[in-house]
Amino acid sequence: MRYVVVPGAAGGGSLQPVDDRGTSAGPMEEVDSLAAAVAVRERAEHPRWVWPATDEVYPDLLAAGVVVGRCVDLALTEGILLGYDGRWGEARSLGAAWARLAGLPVPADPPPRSRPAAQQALFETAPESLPGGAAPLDAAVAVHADQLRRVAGEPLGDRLGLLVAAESACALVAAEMTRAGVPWRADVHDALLTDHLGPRPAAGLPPRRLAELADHVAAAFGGVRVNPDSPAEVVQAFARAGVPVSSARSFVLRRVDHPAVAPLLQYKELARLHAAHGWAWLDTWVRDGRFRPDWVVGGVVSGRWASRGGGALQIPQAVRRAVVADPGRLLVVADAAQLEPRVLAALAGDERLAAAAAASDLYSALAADSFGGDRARAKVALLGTLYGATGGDAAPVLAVLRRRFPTAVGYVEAAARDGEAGRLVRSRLGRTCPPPSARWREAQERAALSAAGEADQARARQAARDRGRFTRNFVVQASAADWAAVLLAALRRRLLAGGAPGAELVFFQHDEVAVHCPEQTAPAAAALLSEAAEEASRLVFGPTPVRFPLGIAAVACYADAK
DNA sequence: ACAGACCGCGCC
DNA sequence: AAAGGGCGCGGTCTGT
Repeated sequence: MRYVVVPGAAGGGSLQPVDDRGTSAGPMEEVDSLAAAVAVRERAEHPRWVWPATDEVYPDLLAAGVVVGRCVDLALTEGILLGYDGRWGEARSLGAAWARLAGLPVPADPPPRSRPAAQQALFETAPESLPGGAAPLDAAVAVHADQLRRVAGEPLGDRLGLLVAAESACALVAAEMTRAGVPWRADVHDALLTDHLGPRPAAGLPPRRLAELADHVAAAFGGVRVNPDSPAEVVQAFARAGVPVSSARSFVLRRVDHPAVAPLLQYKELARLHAAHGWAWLDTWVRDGRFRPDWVVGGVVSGRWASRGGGALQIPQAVRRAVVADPGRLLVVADAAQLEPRVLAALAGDERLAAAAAASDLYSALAADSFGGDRARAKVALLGTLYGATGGDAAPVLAVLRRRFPTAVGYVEAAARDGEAGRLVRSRLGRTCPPPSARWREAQERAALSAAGEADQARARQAARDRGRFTRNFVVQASAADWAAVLLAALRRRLLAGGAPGAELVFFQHDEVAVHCPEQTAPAAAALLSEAAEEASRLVFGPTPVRFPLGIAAVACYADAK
Protein backbone atom coordinates (compact mmCIF):
# COMPACT_ATOMS: atom_id res chain seq x y z
CA MET A 1 0.00 0.00 0.00
CA ARG A 2 1.08 3.53 -0.74
CA TYR A 3 -0.22 6.89 0.37
CA VAL A 4 0.32 9.96 -1.71
CA VAL A 5 0.49 12.86 0.69
CA VAL A 6 0.84 16.60 0.29
CA PRO A 7 1.18 19.11 3.09
CA GLY A 8 -1.40 21.86 3.46
CA ALA A 9 -1.59 24.91 5.69
CA ALA A 10 -0.81 24.92 9.40
CA GLY A 11 0.38 21.34 9.74
CA GLY A 12 -2.56 19.82 7.91
CA GLY A 13 -2.58 18.04 4.58
CA SER A 14 -4.29 15.56 2.36
CA LEU A 15 -3.77 11.87 1.63
CA GLN A 16 -4.73 9.52 -1.14
CA PRO A 17 -4.21 5.75 -0.96
CA VAL A 18 -2.91 4.22 -4.19
CA ASP A 19 -1.85 0.76 -5.32
CA ASP A 20 1.58 -0.30 -6.55
CA ARG A 21 0.86 1.03 -10.00
CA GLY A 22 -0.07 4.39 -8.57
CA THR A 23 -3.80 3.98 -9.21
CA SER A 24 -6.23 5.39 -6.68
CA ALA A 25 -7.22 2.71 -4.18
CA GLY A 26 -9.62 4.47 -1.84
CA PRO A 27 -11.05 7.84 -0.89
CA MET A 28 -8.95 10.93 -0.50
CA GLU A 29 -8.80 12.44 2.99
CA GLU A 30 -8.07 15.87 4.37
CA VAL A 31 -6.53 16.00 7.83
CA ASP A 32 -5.81 18.78 10.30
CA SER A 33 -2.64 17.15 11.54
CA LEU A 34 -0.52 15.48 8.92
CA ALA A 35 1.87 14.20 11.57
CA ALA A 36 -0.91 12.47 13.50
CA ALA A 37 -2.44 10.98 10.35
CA VAL A 38 0.93 9.69 9.15
CA ALA A 39 1.78 8.25 12.57
CA VAL A 40 -1.44 6.24 12.78
CA ARG A 41 -1.12 4.77 9.30
CA GLU A 42 2.59 4.12 9.66
CA ARG A 43 1.93 1.99 12.74
CA ALA A 44 -1.02 0.14 11.28
CA GLU A 45 -0.03 -0.35 7.65
CA HIS A 46 3.63 0.53 7.22
CA PRO A 47 2.89 2.05 3.79
CA ARG A 48 5.23 3.69 1.34
CA TRP A 49 4.73 7.46 1.61
CA VAL A 50 4.76 9.32 -1.68
CA TRP A 51 5.37 13.03 -1.29
CA PRO A 52 6.58 15.99 -3.34
CA ALA A 53 9.90 16.52 -1.57
CA THR A 54 11.26 14.88 1.57
CA ASP A 55 13.15 17.95 2.69
CA GLU A 56 9.91 19.93 2.73
CA VAL A 57 7.68 17.37 4.42
CA TYR A 58 9.76 15.12 6.63
CA PRO A 59 11.54 17.59 8.96
CA ASP A 60 8.15 18.65 10.36
CA LEU A 61 7.12 15.02 10.84
CA LEU A 62 10.38 14.31 12.66
CA ALA A 63 9.86 17.36 14.83
CA ALA A 64 6.51 15.83 15.80
CA GLY A 65 8.25 12.56 16.64
CA VAL A 66 7.04 10.68 13.55
CA VAL A 67 9.50 8.39 11.76
CA VAL A 68 8.49 6.63 8.56
CA GLY A 69 9.89 3.47 7.06
CA ARG A 70 9.70 4.12 3.35
CA CYS A 71 8.97 6.95 0.96
CA VAL A 72 9.03 8.05 -2.64
CA ASP A 73 10.49 11.50 -3.15
CA LEU A 74 8.86 12.75 -6.33
CA ALA A 75 11.33 15.56 -6.97
CA LEU A 76 14.43 13.37 -6.55
CA THR A 77 12.85 10.70 -8.75
CA GLU A 78 11.96 13.29 -11.37
CA GLY A 79 15.55 14.51 -11.37
CA ILE A 80 16.93 11.02 -11.95
CA LEU A 81 14.44 10.28 -14.72
CA LEU A 82 15.02 13.59 -16.47
CA GLY A 83 18.76 12.99 -16.32
CA TYR A 84 18.29 9.49 -17.71
CA ASP A 85 16.51 11.05 -20.69
CA GLY A 86 19.34 13.51 -21.26
CA ARG A 87 17.25 16.37 -19.89
CA TRP A 88 19.60 17.24 -17.07
CA GLY A 89 18.92 20.51 -15.29
CA GLU A 90 15.20 20.78 -16.10
CA ALA A 91 12.92 21.70 -13.22
CA ARG A 92 11.98 18.75 -11.04
CA SER A 93 9.50 20.06 -8.49
CA LEU A 94 6.00 18.60 -8.31
CA GLY A 95 4.70 21.70 -10.09
CA ALA A 96 7.20 21.27 -12.93
CA ALA A 97 6.59 17.54 -13.29
CA TRP A 98 2.85 18.11 -13.29
CA ALA A 99 3.11 20.90 -15.85
CA ARG A 100 5.10 18.68 -18.24
CA LEU A 101 2.49 15.95 -17.84
CA ALA A 102 -0.41 18.35 -18.43
CA GLY A 103 1.23 20.22 -21.27
CA LEU A 104 1.32 23.50 -19.32
CA PRO A 105 4.17 26.03 -19.06
CA VAL A 106 6.80 24.57 -16.74
CA PRO A 107 7.67 26.73 -13.72
CA ALA A 108 11.31 27.04 -12.70
CA ASP A 109 12.37 25.33 -9.47
CA PRO A 110 12.58 27.67 -6.50
CA PRO A 111 16.18 28.54 -5.63
CA PRO A 112 17.67 26.33 -2.91
CA ARG A 113 17.14 27.63 0.58
CA SER A 114 20.02 29.88 1.53
CA ARG A 115 19.92 28.79 5.15
CA PRO A 116 19.97 25.21 6.30
CA ALA A 117 16.67 23.75 7.44
CA ALA A 118 17.99 23.49 10.96
CA GLN A 119 18.04 27.27 11.24
CA GLN A 120 14.64 27.88 9.69
CA ALA A 121 11.34 28.35 11.45
CA LEU A 122 8.97 25.46 10.98
CA PHE A 123 5.87 25.74 8.82
CA GLU A 124 6.99 28.95 7.22
CA THR A 125 6.38 27.80 3.66
CA ALA A 126 2.97 28.32 2.11
CA PRO A 127 1.36 25.38 0.30
CA GLU A 128 2.50 25.24 -3.29
CA SER A 129 0.18 26.58 -5.96
CA LEU A 130 0.31 24.49 -9.10
CA PRO A 131 0.14 25.30 -12.82
CA GLY A 132 -3.41 25.25 -14.13
CA GLY A 133 -4.74 25.56 -10.59
CA ALA A 134 -4.51 21.79 -10.10
CA ALA A 135 -5.03 20.32 -6.65
CA PRO A 136 -1.56 19.35 -5.36
CA LEU A 137 -2.77 15.92 -4.28
CA ASP A 138 -4.19 15.11 -7.72
CA ALA A 139 -0.98 16.33 -9.35
CA ALA A 140 1.15 14.21 -7.03
CA VAL A 141 -0.93 11.11 -7.75
CA ALA A 142 -0.61 11.68 -11.49
CA VAL A 143 3.13 12.37 -11.37
CA HIS A 144 3.76 9.31 -9.23
CA ALA A 145 1.86 7.02 -11.59
CA ASP A 146 3.71 8.52 -14.53
CA GLN A 147 7.09 8.00 -12.86
CA LEU A 148 6.27 4.36 -12.15
CA ARG A 149 5.45 3.88 -15.83
CA ARG A 150 8.64 5.62 -16.95
CA VAL A 151 10.81 3.45 -14.70
CA ALA A 152 9.08 0.24 -15.77
CA GLY A 153 9.42 1.15 -19.43
CA GLU A 154 13.21 1.38 -19.37
CA PRO A 155 15.49 -1.51 -20.27
CA LEU A 156 17.35 -0.69 -17.08
CA GLY A 157 14.00 -0.63 -15.22
CA ASP A 158 14.91 -2.90 -12.31
CA ARG A 159 18.16 -1.10 -11.59
CA LEU A 160 16.59 2.31 -12.12
CA GLY A 161 13.83 1.30 -9.72
CA LEU A 162 16.45 0.34 -7.17
CA LEU A 163 18.16 3.69 -7.69
CA VAL A 164 15.05 5.81 -7.13
CA ALA A 165 14.09 3.72 -4.09
CA ALA A 166 17.56 4.12 -2.61
CA GLU A 167 17.61 7.83 -3.41
CA SER A 168 14.30 8.31 -1.59
CA ALA A 169 15.58 6.34 1.39
CA CYS A 170 18.65 8.56 1.40
CA ALA A 171 16.40 11.60 1.59
CA LEU A 172 14.93 10.16 4.80
CA VAL A 173 18.43 9.47 6.11
CA ALA A 174 19.51 13.02 5.33
CA ALA A 175 16.61 14.60 7.18
CA GLU A 176 17.16 12.32 10.14
CA MET A 177 20.90 13.05 10.19
CA THR A 178 20.27 16.78 10.21
CA ARG A 179 17.92 16.31 13.13
CA ALA A 180 20.32 14.06 15.03
CA GLY A 181 23.40 16.20 14.38
CA VAL A 182 27.04 15.20 14.64
CA PRO A 183 28.09 14.97 18.31
CA TRP A 184 30.45 17.88 18.76
CA ARG A 185 32.44 18.96 21.81
CA ALA A 186 32.77 22.73 21.54
CA ASP A 187 35.14 22.76 24.53
CA VAL A 188 37.50 20.28 22.85
CA HIS A 189 37.35 22.26 19.62
CA ASP A 190 38.06 25.52 21.44
CA ALA A 191 41.05 23.99 23.27
CA LEU A 192 42.38 22.68 19.98
CA LEU A 193 42.13 26.13 18.40
CA THR A 194 43.80 27.80 21.37
CA ASP A 195 46.56 25.23 21.24
CA HIS A 196 47.32 25.95 17.58
CA LEU A 197 46.46 29.65 17.25
CA GLY A 198 46.74 31.18 20.70
CA PRO A 199 43.82 32.47 22.75
CA ARG A 200 40.68 33.52 20.95
CA PRO A 201 41.22 37.06 19.62
CA ALA A 202 38.68 39.87 19.62
CA ALA A 203 36.46 39.81 16.56
CA GLY A 204 38.28 40.96 13.44
CA LEU A 205 41.78 40.58 14.87
CA PRO A 206 44.14 37.82 13.82
CA PRO A 207 45.06 35.19 16.40
CA ARG A 208 48.44 35.70 18.06
CA ARG A 209 50.15 32.79 16.35
CA LEU A 210 49.15 34.01 12.88
CA ALA A 211 50.42 37.52 13.65
CA GLU A 212 53.77 36.08 14.77
CA LEU A 213 54.11 33.97 11.65
CA ALA A 214 53.29 36.96 9.44
CA ASP A 215 56.11 38.84 11.23
CA HIS A 216 58.51 35.99 10.50
CA VAL A 217 57.53 36.04 6.84
CA ALA A 218 58.14 39.80 6.68
CA ALA A 219 61.53 39.38 8.37
CA ALA A 220 62.51 36.68 5.89
CA PHE A 221 61.68 39.06 3.04
CA GLY A 222 63.99 41.73 4.48
CA GLY A 223 61.35 43.51 6.50
CA VAL A 224 58.84 43.98 3.69
CA ARG A 225 55.26 43.26 4.85
CA VAL A 226 53.57 40.63 2.70
CA ASN A 227 49.97 39.58 3.08
CA PRO A 228 50.34 35.79 3.26
CA ASP A 229 46.66 35.45 2.30
CA SER A 230 47.29 37.11 -1.04
CA PRO A 231 48.72 34.70 -3.61
CA ALA A 232 49.66 37.62 -5.85
CA GLU A 233 51.69 39.36 -3.13
CA VAL A 234 53.43 36.12 -2.20
CA VAL A 235 54.43 35.41 -5.79
CA GLN A 236 55.75 38.99 -6.16
CA ALA A 237 57.71 38.80 -2.93
CA PHE A 238 59.51 35.63 -4.04
CA ALA A 239 60.22 37.21 -7.42
CA ARG A 240 61.81 40.25 -5.70
CA ALA A 241 63.86 37.87 -3.57
CA GLY A 242 65.26 36.28 -6.73
CA VAL A 243 63.39 32.97 -6.43
CA PRO A 244 60.56 33.12 -8.94
CA VAL A 245 57.62 30.76 -8.25
CA SER A 246 54.81 29.82 -10.61
CA SER A 247 52.14 30.15 -7.94
CA ALA A 248 51.70 30.41 -4.20
CA ARG A 249 50.42 26.88 -3.76
CA SER A 250 52.01 25.05 -0.90
CA PHE A 251 53.30 22.14 -3.01
CA VAL A 252 55.12 24.71 -5.18
CA LEU A 253 56.55 26.64 -2.24
CA ARG A 254 57.70 23.43 -0.57
CA ARG A 255 60.25 22.94 -3.33
CA VAL A 256 61.71 26.42 -2.90
CA ASP A 257 64.79 27.13 -0.77
CA HIS A 258 64.11 30.42 1.02
CA PRO A 259 63.73 31.34 4.70
CA ALA A 260 60.19 32.65 4.14
CA VAL A 261 58.91 29.27 3.02
CA ALA A 262 58.71 27.58 6.43
CA PRO A 263 56.74 30.31 8.24
CA LEU A 264 54.58 30.85 5.16
CA LEU A 265 53.58 27.20 4.94
CA GLN A 266 52.82 27.16 8.64
CA TYR A 267 50.81 30.33 8.28
CA LYS A 268 48.76 28.90 5.43
CA GLU A 269 47.93 25.77 7.35
CA LEU A 270 46.89 27.58 10.51
CA ALA A 271 45.10 30.39 8.66
CA ARG A 272 42.97 27.80 6.96
CA LEU A 273 42.10 26.21 10.28
CA HIS A 274 41.15 29.64 11.62
CA ALA A 275 39.14 30.72 8.57
CA ALA A 276 37.35 27.47 7.82
CA HIS A 277 36.93 25.79 11.20
CA GLY A 278 37.83 28.44 13.75
CA TRP A 279 35.81 30.13 16.48
CA ALA A 280 33.43 31.76 14.01
CA TRP A 281 32.57 28.33 12.60
CA LEU A 282 32.03 27.00 16.09
CA ASP A 283 29.70 29.90 16.97
CA THR A 284 27.71 29.46 13.77
CA TRP A 285 27.41 25.71 13.48
CA VAL A 286 27.58 24.05 16.85
CA ARG A 287 24.63 24.26 19.26
CA ASP A 288 23.86 22.08 22.23
CA GLY A 289 26.69 19.70 21.48
CA ARG A 290 25.71 19.03 17.88
CA PHE A 291 26.88 20.13 14.43
CA ARG A 292 23.84 20.21 12.15
CA PRO A 293 24.65 20.65 8.49
CA ASP A 294 22.02 20.38 5.79
CA TRP A 295 22.69 17.28 3.70
CA VAL A 296 21.83 17.57 0.02
CA VAL A 297 21.00 14.16 -1.44
CA GLY A 298 22.03 13.85 -5.06
CA GLY A 299 23.59 17.32 -4.85
CA VAL A 300 26.48 16.25 -7.09
CA VAL A 301 25.86 15.14 -10.68
CA SER A 302 27.47 11.79 -9.95
CA GLY A 303 24.92 11.15 -7.21
CA ARG A 304 27.25 11.92 -4.40
CA TRP A 305 25.73 13.97 -1.63
CA ALA A 306 26.60 17.59 -1.13
CA SER A 307 26.14 19.61 2.02
CA ARG A 308 25.07 23.13 2.68
CA GLY A 309 26.56 25.05 5.52
CA GLY A 310 29.52 24.30 7.67
CA GLY A 311 31.46 22.32 5.10
CA ALA A 312 30.24 19.02 6.50
CA LEU A 313 32.07 16.98 3.89
CA GLN A 314 35.41 18.66 4.46
CA ILE A 315 36.00 18.37 8.18
CA PRO A 316 39.80 18.28 8.47
CA GLN A 317 41.46 15.42 10.30
CA ALA A 318 42.69 17.75 13.06
CA VAL A 319 39.20 19.05 13.82
CA ARG A 320 37.75 15.54 14.04
CA ARG A 321 39.27 15.48 17.52
CA ALA A 322 36.16 17.45 18.57
CA VAL A 323 33.74 14.82 17.27
CA VAL A 324 33.19 12.86 20.46
CA ALA A 325 30.43 10.43 21.34
CA ASP A 326 28.15 11.30 24.26
CA PRO A 327 29.01 9.69 27.61
CA GLY A 328 28.13 6.01 27.56
CA ARG A 329 27.99 6.00 23.78
CA LEU A 330 30.35 5.24 20.91
CA LEU A 331 30.78 6.16 17.28
CA VAL A 332 30.82 3.15 15.01
CA VAL A 333 32.68 4.42 11.96
CA ALA A 334 32.77 2.38 8.77
CA ASP A 335 34.55 3.18 5.55
CA ALA A 336 34.57 1.22 2.34
CA ALA A 337 38.17 0.42 1.59
CA GLN A 338 39.35 1.26 -1.95
CA LEU A 339 35.76 1.58 -3.10
CA GLU A 340 36.26 3.04 -6.56
CA PRO A 341 38.82 0.52 -7.86
CA ARG A 342 36.57 -2.28 -6.62
CA VAL A 343 33.61 -0.69 -8.33
CA LEU A 344 35.59 -0.59 -11.57
CA ALA A 345 36.46 -4.27 -11.24
CA ALA A 346 32.81 -5.21 -10.71
CA LEU A 347 31.46 -2.81 -13.35
CA ALA A 348 33.82 -3.95 -16.06
CA GLY A 349 33.64 -7.63 -15.19
CA ASP A 350 37.42 -7.80 -15.51
CA GLU A 351 38.20 -11.21 -14.04
CA ARG A 352 41.82 -10.52 -13.39
CA LEU A 353 41.12 -7.22 -11.60
CA ALA A 354 38.20 -8.86 -9.78
CA ALA A 355 40.65 -11.44 -8.49
CA ALA A 356 42.77 -8.65 -7.05
CA ALA A 357 39.61 -7.01 -5.71
CA ALA A 358 38.75 -10.21 -3.87
CA ALA A 359 41.66 -9.38 -1.55
CA SER A 360 41.32 -7.09 1.43
CA ASP A 361 44.08 -4.85 0.10
CA LEU A 362 43.42 -4.46 -3.59
CA TYR A 363 46.57 -2.44 -4.27
CA SER A 364 48.87 -5.05 -2.75
CA ALA A 365 47.19 -7.79 -4.76
CA LEU A 366 47.51 -5.66 -7.88
CA ALA A 367 51.16 -5.00 -7.10
CA ALA A 368 51.84 -8.69 -6.64
CA ASP A 369 50.10 -9.48 -9.93
CA SER A 370 51.64 -6.85 -12.15
CA PHE A 371 53.99 -4.40 -10.47
CA GLY A 372 56.68 -6.57 -8.93
CA GLY A 373 55.17 -6.02 -5.51
CA ASP A 374 55.43 -2.21 -5.71
CA ARG A 375 52.19 -1.14 -4.04
CA ALA A 376 52.73 2.59 -4.56
CA ARG A 377 53.12 2.16 -8.32
CA ALA A 378 50.07 -0.07 -8.49
CA LYS A 379 48.03 2.59 -6.72
CA VAL A 380 49.23 5.39 -8.96
CA ALA A 381 48.38 3.30 -12.01
CA LEU A 382 44.87 2.50 -10.89
CA LEU A 383 44.02 5.99 -9.71
CA GLY A 384 45.47 7.42 -12.90
CA THR A 385 43.17 5.17 -14.87
CA LEU A 386 40.14 6.27 -12.87
CA TYR A 387 40.94 9.97 -13.17
CA GLY A 388 42.25 10.05 -16.70
CA ALA A 389 45.93 10.74 -16.15
CA THR A 390 47.64 9.70 -19.34
CA GLY A 391 51.10 11.11 -19.37
CA GLY A 392 53.99 12.28 -17.25
CA ASP A 393 55.14 9.93 -14.53
CA ALA A 394 52.00 7.85 -14.85
CA ALA A 395 52.54 6.76 -18.47
CA PRO A 396 54.65 3.62 -17.93
CA VAL A 397 52.47 2.22 -15.15
CA LEU A 398 49.33 2.99 -17.13
CA ALA A 399 50.74 0.97 -19.99
CA VAL A 400 51.27 -1.98 -17.66
CA LEU A 401 47.71 -1.73 -16.44
CA ARG A 402 46.31 -1.57 -19.96
CA ARG A 403 48.25 -4.66 -20.99
CA ARG A 404 47.35 -6.72 -17.94
CA PHE A 405 43.75 -5.54 -17.39
CA PRO A 406 42.41 -4.74 -20.85
CA THR A 407 38.78 -5.26 -19.88
CA ALA A 408 38.85 -2.86 -16.93
CA VAL A 409 40.91 -0.22 -18.70
CA GLY A 410 38.77 -0.68 -21.81
CA TYR A 411 35.66 0.06 -19.77
CA VAL A 412 36.76 3.51 -18.64
CA GLU A 413 38.35 4.28 -21.99
CA ALA A 414 35.06 3.54 -23.71
CA ALA A 415 33.38 5.93 -21.27
CA ALA A 416 36.01 8.54 -22.10
CA ARG A 417 35.43 8.12 -25.84
CA ASP A 418 31.67 8.48 -25.28
CA GLY A 419 32.30 11.70 -23.42
CA GLU A 420 34.65 13.06 -26.05
CA ALA A 421 32.01 12.36 -28.69
CA GLY A 422 29.35 14.20 -26.66
CA ARG A 423 27.40 11.07 -25.74
CA LEU A 424 25.86 10.26 -22.36
CA VAL A 425 27.25 7.67 -19.96
CA ARG A 426 25.44 6.01 -17.06
CA SER A 427 26.27 4.53 -13.69
CA ARG A 428 25.52 0.91 -12.87
CA LEU A 429 22.01 1.82 -11.67
CA GLY A 430 21.33 4.31 -14.44
CA ARG A 431 22.36 7.66 -13.02
CA THR A 432 23.27 9.64 -16.13
CA CYS A 433 25.86 12.31 -16.77
CA PRO A 434 24.76 15.73 -18.04
CA PRO A 435 24.91 16.28 -21.78
CA PRO A 436 27.59 18.65 -23.05
CA SER A 437 26.77 22.34 -22.96
CA ALA A 438 25.68 24.25 -26.03
CA ARG A 439 29.05 26.01 -25.96
CA TRP A 440 30.84 22.67 -26.02
CA ARG A 441 28.83 21.46 -29.03
CA GLU A 442 29.42 24.72 -30.87
CA ALA A 443 33.16 24.45 -30.29
CA GLN A 444 33.18 20.91 -31.71
CA GLU A 445 31.10 21.93 -34.72
CA ARG A 446 33.28 24.95 -35.41
CA ALA A 447 36.42 22.82 -35.29
CA ALA A 448 34.94 20.34 -37.73
CA LEU A 449 34.50 22.98 -40.43
CA SER A 450 37.16 22.93 -43.12
CA ALA A 451 37.84 26.61 -42.51
CA ALA A 452 38.53 26.03 -38.82
CA GLY A 453 41.76 27.57 -37.58
CA GLU A 454 44.41 25.82 -35.56
CA ALA A 455 43.34 27.63 -32.37
CA ASP A 456 39.70 26.57 -32.74
CA GLN A 457 40.74 22.99 -33.29
CA ALA A 458 43.03 22.98 -30.28
CA ARG A 459 40.30 24.46 -28.09
CA ALA A 460 37.79 21.86 -29.26
CA ARG A 461 40.25 19.00 -28.70
CA GLN A 462 40.95 20.29 -25.21
CA ALA A 463 37.23 20.55 -24.41
CA ALA A 464 36.64 17.04 -25.77
CA ARG A 465 39.46 15.60 -23.65
CA ASP A 466 38.14 17.42 -20.57
CA ARG A 467 34.71 15.91 -21.07
CA GLY A 468 36.26 12.50 -21.68
CA ARG A 469 38.04 12.68 -18.32
CA PHE A 470 34.76 13.65 -16.71
CA THR A 471 32.74 10.77 -18.20
CA ARG A 472 35.59 8.31 -17.58
CA ASN A 473 35.47 9.17 -13.90
CA PHE A 474 31.69 9.54 -13.87
CA VAL A 475 30.92 5.88 -14.55
CA VAL A 476 33.03 4.84 -11.57
CA GLN A 477 32.28 7.68 -9.14
CA ALA A 478 28.54 7.50 -9.86
CA SER A 479 28.44 3.70 -9.54
CA ALA A 480 30.25 4.03 -6.22
CA ALA A 481 27.57 6.53 -5.21
CA ASP A 482 24.92 3.99 -6.27
CA TRP A 483 26.52 1.42 -4.00
CA ALA A 484 26.75 3.84 -1.08
CA ALA A 485 23.12 4.94 -1.49
CA VAL A 486 21.92 1.34 -1.42
CA LEU A 487 24.12 0.68 1.60
CA LEU A 488 22.56 3.61 3.46
CA ALA A 489 19.06 2.42 2.60
CA ALA A 490 19.87 -1.10 3.76
CA LEU A 491 21.49 0.16 6.95
CA ARG A 492 18.59 2.45 7.74
CA ARG A 493 16.09 -0.38 7.32
CA ARG A 494 18.07 -2.55 9.74
CA LEU A 495 18.45 0.22 12.30
CA LEU A 496 14.73 0.97 12.11
CA ALA A 497 13.91 -2.68 12.65
CA GLY A 498 15.66 -2.39 16.00
CA GLY A 499 18.81 -4.28 15.13
CA ALA A 500 20.91 -1.95 17.31
CA PRO A 501 18.67 -0.19 19.84
CA GLY A 502 19.42 3.48 20.36
CA ALA A 503 21.72 3.69 17.34
CA GLU A 504 21.39 6.54 14.86
CA LEU A 505 23.20 7.53 11.70
CA VAL A 506 24.96 10.84 12.24
CA PHE A 507 27.45 11.21 9.39
CA PHE A 508 27.92 10.13 5.79
CA GLN A 509 30.77 11.10 3.47
CA HIS A 510 30.80 9.33 0.09
CA ASP A 511 32.20 6.00 1.28
CA GLU A 512 32.11 6.40 5.02
CA VAL A 513 29.32 6.37 7.61
CA ALA A 514 29.19 6.96 11.34
CA VAL A 515 26.59 5.56 13.71
CA HIS A 516 26.21 7.03 17.21
CA CYS A 517 25.00 4.37 19.63
CA PRO A 518 25.05 3.14 23.21
CA GLU A 519 28.28 1.31 24.02
CA GLN A 520 26.55 -2.03 24.41
CA THR A 521 24.93 -1.92 20.97
CA ALA A 522 28.13 -1.02 19.12
CA PRO A 523 28.87 -4.64 18.14
CA ALA A 524 25.34 -5.01 16.78
CA ALA A 525 25.67 -1.76 14.85
CA ALA A 526 28.94 -2.98 13.35
CA ALA A 527 27.25 -6.21 12.28
CA LEU A 528 24.40 -4.27 10.64
CA LEU A 529 26.93 -2.18 8.73
CA SER A 530 28.60 -5.30 7.35
CA GLU A 531 25.26 -6.81 6.40
CA ALA A 532 24.23 -3.59 4.68
CA ALA A 533 27.45 -3.52 2.67
CA GLU A 534 26.90 -7.10 1.54
CA GLU A 535 23.34 -6.33 0.57
CA ALA A 536 24.46 -3.28 -1.40
CA SER A 537 27.10 -5.29 -3.26
CA ARG A 538 24.60 -8.00 -4.15
CA LEU A 539 21.82 -5.64 -5.22
CA VAL A 540 24.00 -3.28 -7.23
CA PHE A 541 26.45 -5.65 -8.88
CA GLY A 542 24.84 -9.08 -8.64
CA PRO A 543 27.10 -12.12 -8.39
CA THR A 544 30.73 -10.99 -8.49
CA PRO A 545 33.96 -12.19 -6.92
CA VAL A 546 34.70 -8.57 -6.02
CA ARG A 547 34.50 -7.89 -2.31
CA PHE A 548 33.58 -4.53 -0.82
CA PRO A 549 35.08 -4.79 2.65
CA LEU A 550 34.26 -2.21 5.30
CA GLY A 551 36.83 -1.03 7.78
CA ILE A 552 34.86 -0.67 10.99
CA ALA A 553 36.02 0.98 14.21
CA ALA A 554 34.04 1.64 17.39
CA VAL A 555 35.59 4.73 18.97
CA ALA A 556 34.78 7.47 21.43
CA CYS A 557 36.42 10.07 19.18
CA TYR A 558 36.08 10.25 15.42
CA ALA A 559 39.75 11.19 15.03
CA ASP A 560 40.68 7.74 16.35
CA ALA A 561 38.75 5.88 13.67
CA LYS A 562 41.66 5.80 11.22
C1' DA B 1 29.42 48.62 -1.62
C1' DC B 2 28.55 44.60 -3.90
C1' DA B 3 28.82 40.59 -7.21
C1' DG B 4 31.29 37.25 -9.40
C1' DA B 5 35.79 35.22 -10.93
C1' DC B 6 39.72 33.13 -9.41
C1' DC B 7 42.86 31.00 -6.11
C1' DG B 8 44.05 27.72 -2.78
C1' DC B 9 42.99 23.90 0.03
C1' DG B 10 40.10 20.83 3.01
C1' DC B 11 37.47 16.26 2.10
C1' DC B 12 36.34 11.86 -0.90
C1' DA C 1 54.95 18.92 -24.38
C1' DA C 2 51.87 17.81 -21.06
C1' DA C 3 47.77 16.30 -20.48
C1' DG C 4 44.00 14.49 -12.53
C1' DG C 5 37.65 13.22 -11.38
C1' DG C 6 33.97 15.47 -7.89
C1' DC C 7 32.70 19.08 -4.33
C1' DG C 8 32.26 23.71 -0.49
C1' DC C 9 34.19 27.49 1.48
C1' DG C 10 36.73 31.70 2.58
C1' DG C 11 40.18 34.66 1.00
C1' DT C 12 41.65 38.21 -2.59
C1' DC C 13 41.03 40.61 -6.89
C1' DT C 14 38.45 42.94 -10.46
C1' DG C 15 34.71 45.20 -12.55
C1' DT C 16 30.60 47.84 -11.98
